[in-house]
Amino acid sequence: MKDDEAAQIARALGDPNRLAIYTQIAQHDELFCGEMHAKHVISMATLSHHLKVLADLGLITSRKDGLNVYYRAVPERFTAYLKYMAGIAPTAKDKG
Amino acid sequence: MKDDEAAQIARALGDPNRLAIYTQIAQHDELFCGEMHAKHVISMATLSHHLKVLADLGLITSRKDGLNVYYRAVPERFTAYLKYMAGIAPTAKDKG
DNA sequence: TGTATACTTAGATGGAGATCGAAATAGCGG
DNA sequence: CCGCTATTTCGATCTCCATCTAAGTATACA
Repeated sequence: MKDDEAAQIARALGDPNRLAIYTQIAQHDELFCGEMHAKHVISMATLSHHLKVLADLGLITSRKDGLNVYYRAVPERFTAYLKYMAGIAPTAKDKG
Repeated sequence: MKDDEAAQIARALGDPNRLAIYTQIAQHDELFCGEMHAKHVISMATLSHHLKVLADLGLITSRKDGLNVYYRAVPERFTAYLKYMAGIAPTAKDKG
């Protein structure tokens, strides 16, 4: 992973709503917008916007089934970010 | 670590310059502003601003010695962030 | 074909923050 | 005390983005 990719992911997860949304997706197998919307005090438009940001960064994927769009986390992408971050601070790894 | 703390740290590291600055500090034992400034194409004022953001979040500490202010990473804080992040996505941990 | 539902896109707005130059502060050497 | 250097703070600007409402798109169902 490149520096700017990591920064982009960090920035994406730096929005409290977006972090909450990603967390919610990561902790479930699959969720559709309606389910997520019920848990957050933002409009569907804003939710959709956040989902697009996460999807563009490869942190989640979507699948349309009928009227619903189901979202799923991409853990490999997330761990790649964590590994990059762990790698930039050698001492942090040592002192773990 | 709380949700909003993690989000704040993520946001802080989401700025490319700030991530670069933190990386630089983390990979050295100690650095003073002048050394850092030489490596980044931003003004001292902006550098100082970023350092303050990182310090306010506990990611770095500073120590004044004569004219110079030396900065040092706080790896415990950084790893706490990484652990929080690893914890929000159970599947990510499983699939490593 | 028409209507309801689920989500996305468009357009606008308000606020946050990244940035700079310049002024202020702090410590050193004379 | 005075000038020099290192860093921070101030004040301003300007871009980015989180958010909304409203309109658009797609799918289901009658």
